[in-house]
This record gives sequence, C-alpha cells and structure tokens, in this order.
Amino acid sequence: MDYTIGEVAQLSSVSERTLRYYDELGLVCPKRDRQQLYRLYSKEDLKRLQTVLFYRELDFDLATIKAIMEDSGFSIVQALEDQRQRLLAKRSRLDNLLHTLETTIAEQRGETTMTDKERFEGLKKSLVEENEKKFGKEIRTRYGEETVAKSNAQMMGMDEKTFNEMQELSTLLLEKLVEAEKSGDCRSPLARQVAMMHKQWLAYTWPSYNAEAHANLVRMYVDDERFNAFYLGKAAFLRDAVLALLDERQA
Amino acid sequence: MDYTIGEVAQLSSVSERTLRYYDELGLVCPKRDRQQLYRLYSKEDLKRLQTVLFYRELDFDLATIKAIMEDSGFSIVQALEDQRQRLLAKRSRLDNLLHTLETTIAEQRGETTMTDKERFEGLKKSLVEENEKKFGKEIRTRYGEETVAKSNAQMMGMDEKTFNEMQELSTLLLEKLVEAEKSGDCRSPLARQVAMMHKQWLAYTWPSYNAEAHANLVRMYVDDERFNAFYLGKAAFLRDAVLALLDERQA
DNA sequence: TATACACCCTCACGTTACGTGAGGGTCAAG
DNA sequence: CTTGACCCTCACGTAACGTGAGGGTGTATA
Repeated sequence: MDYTIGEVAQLSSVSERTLRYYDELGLVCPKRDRQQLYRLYSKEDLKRLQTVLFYRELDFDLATIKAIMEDSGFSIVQALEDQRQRLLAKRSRLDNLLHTLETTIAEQRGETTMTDKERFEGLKKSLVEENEKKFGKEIRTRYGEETVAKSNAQMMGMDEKTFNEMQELSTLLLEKLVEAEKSGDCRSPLARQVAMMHKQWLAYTWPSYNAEAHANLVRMYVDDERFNAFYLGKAAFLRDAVLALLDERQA
Repeated sequence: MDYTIGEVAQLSSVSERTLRYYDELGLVCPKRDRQQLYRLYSKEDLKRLQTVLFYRELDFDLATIKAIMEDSGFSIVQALEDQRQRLLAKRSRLDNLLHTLETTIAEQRGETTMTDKERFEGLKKSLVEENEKKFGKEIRTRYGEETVAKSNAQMMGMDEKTFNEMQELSTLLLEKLVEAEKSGDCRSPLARQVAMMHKQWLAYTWPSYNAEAHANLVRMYVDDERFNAFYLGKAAFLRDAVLALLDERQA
C-alpha cells in the first residue's frame, strides 16, 4: 500500500517541499504513478526516510547522509546502532548543557561563581561533530562507513584528559612538521619523528593500526586542500615522511 | 578585563564571523578600541553571548532571540528559567526519539512491529516549536515575553489527549467560522458560538483568561496575514464575532 | 629601518536546506 | 461544466553563516 506525498508529509511531519528535495537529491526516491506522475511512497521508502530523519536530527548534512547510505557496506541495522550511540552522546551533551545552565542560574542568585571558560561548557560541538561537518563525506567515500563509525565511536568515548593529550600531540606534531620540512629531507631523524607522532596521533581514534590505511590517509591529505591546510600546506612532506617510515618498517 | 574577538571565539567556540554577525544584528555589541576599532568584549558581553547561545541551541532564530532580549520585561534570570524548561522539554523529546530508535532496532530483529505512524514518533517538532518558528517574534513584540513564556510552559506540559482535544476544537472552530461568515452577521447565534469556541481554545494555552487580551489578539489576527491565512481569510469576521461577544458580556 | 608575523577590520560572493508562490494538469463530486 | 482536492515543475528568496580579498596597526627581529 503506497502513500502519496501529502500523506507522507502528514505522517512524518516533513514538508512536501522537503520530500521533493530529498527525491531530487537521491535520498528517498519513490516510484511514480504512471498516469499523473504522482510520487508513490512504499513502506521501504518510509523506512529509508526515517533513517534520513534520524541522521538529520543528528545534524548531518544531506550530502553526508547520502554518502553514508550509498556506501557499499551500508546496512540499516548498522546505521541504527550508529545513530543510537550518537543520540546517547547527544543526550550526554544536553545534560552537560543543563548543568551549565543551572550553574548560571545559581550564579545569578549569588550562590556560586563561574569562570568565563565554564560559561560556555556544553555549548561547543564535540570533536566528532566538528570532523563530520568538515570532512564527513569525503572520508566516507574513501574508507567506507564501517571504519568511520568505529573511529567515531572511539572518539565519542574519549574522556577529557585523553582528548587534551591528543590535542597537545596534534599541536606539537604541526610544530615539528614545519621544522622538519625546512630541511627538505623526508628521511631525516626529525621527519621520522614526525611520522611516528602522526602514527601515535592516529592511535587515539583508530581501533587498530594498519600501515596501508596510514599510507592511503597521508596520500589523501595531499589531494584534499582542507587537509593540506590543516597540515599548514605541508601535507606532501608529511606523506613522504610517513611513506619513508613505512618503507623502513618493511625493509 | 576585556577580550578581543579572537579570544572570545576561542573561549566560546563561536567563530569570529558569527560574532561580527551578532554585532551587526545588535545581539551582542562590544565596545570598540579607540585606535584600531577592535571589538572589545566585556564580562557582560560574555553573559549576553551565553544567553544568545542557549537560545540558539534551542533552535530560536536570531530575530526572535533579539526580540526576546529587547523586551522591556526581559531579565536574564527569567530567560534562564525559560531556557531550562525548554532544555528539559528537549531532553524529553530526545528520550522519546531514542525510544523510537530502539523500537526500530527491535523491529529489524523481528522482535516487534511498528505502524507507519509510530516510525516517526519523536521526529516531529512540538507545537511550541512550530509556533515559535512561525510567529515567535511578532507575538513577543505585542504581548511581551512573560505572557508568551507562560503560555509556552503550559503547552509544553500538555499531554497528548489534551493536545488532540485542542486540535479537534481548532478544526471544528474553523468549520463553524466559515459557516457563520456566510451570513455576514457577526451577532448571529452561530457567530457567538464561534467566539465562545475561540475563547475555549485559548483556555488551553493561556494561564488565565483576559477579555482585553482576547480583543487585542483577534485584532492582531486581522493585521497579520499569516494569522488571517490560518483563519481561512476570515480573521475580520472572527474579530467582529469576538468583539460582539465581549460587548454583550459587558452590557 | 625594513620585514615578518599576529591579529583585527570591512566587504562581498557563495552555500545549504529548504519556504513560498506562480502556473498548470488530473480526477471525482455536484 | 464547474469546483475543489491534490499533485506536478519551476524559480526566486531567506537565514545563518563560511570563505576569501584587500587592507591597517603593533610588536619583535634582523
């Protein structure tokens, strides 16, 4: 039993305009009535729409949602589990935000004080959310959803201390990269150190290390201007340093 | 001790572009360094920014946030309490959404079944959110934040049964309105019935009834095309019917 | 003194995800 | 036949920024 677009809009509270837009984007594509060209949505279309809406609720952009759902390894069950973890994380963040708000109320009553930093606790996006926003779609097309989901799950479980360590390592890595690149020698001891630091950095988010994935990753950095920018325009040098390290490991 | 825009951006994780945009909009307006024209944010500016960010987190559009904070009755304490209620409601909705998602996972495992309607439970915006999105700014400029906040609090606490009754009354009211307007007599028994139904409808969301507010409300409907559209282009008739009822009450 | 760097300024084009008509077609009921 | 319900495509507009382009001030260093 199929539904017309108006019926689906009513059922789901998604506007007709939005449903047409999702059709146009290839997100949820109903078949068409032969005569009038009306869109006719099946049960499967409704399930697919639900998945889209869950991802939308989690602030994924539509291009990324599309990439996820087109991944060769995509399965509804896995998506649902992924979404569940994210919703739990979102709930956690909301609790944190409530805490900040309640502290602010107490501050107004003169019952406590807040630092300027504490004032914005919970109002920031998490690292995972920032990454998804910047790089989500491209990473998925290269590595597939399964790897990304596992990586994100690991990051979501990260405590503040580990997170800070990771940030510090990242900062130091960038400093060393700039320094090592000056020599132009991707096999120098400093360059080697940079490559090893990069590997260590990956350990924070990868479930397990894989040399081939590492090599592919640094190659991707060179191809994508945003990653190159993150590595201060020195993605090519980082690639060479990492590849040199990996060659050495295999020799 | 003042902060530069870069420092605030770092502290709050709000981009410099966003901070400049909020200055331009009149949301958070720092003083300027006399020489360089740098923006200098005070402690009070930070508090104000926090309030903006809480409202943003609650999906308020910036124009509405501005209207709220410019209201003559605005106070930070009240805003924080309002925001707290909303965050709790948002958390509730998130729980509801989690439940839907977990039911969907169980469905996938063949452990349960879902209706097409249930599939979208928790993914819809609440009545309050819809109202804020459509009418929030204008209502505030007319009635002040206090009245609106109380009305919204009442709606947020409304259970599904009451909500459905309210919807049914609304539907019936519109039908009767169309019918009564055909006679052109705003003092007919049917017109009177419509006016009383409208009053009853208001009782669902108003903490207490006030004839003057009712009169002002129906006058506003005529002035604002969106409300007029909601009342099927018959806002003027509704106004006259309500004013007739209120005259009769005072006679 | 000149240069480089850090940080800030304004201006303006572009993006995403729709909202809102304009103009038009099909089908069923009166 | 007319009207109303529902759907179609097309296209302009909106909100909230993101992303440079182009430029100025102050400080540290060679």
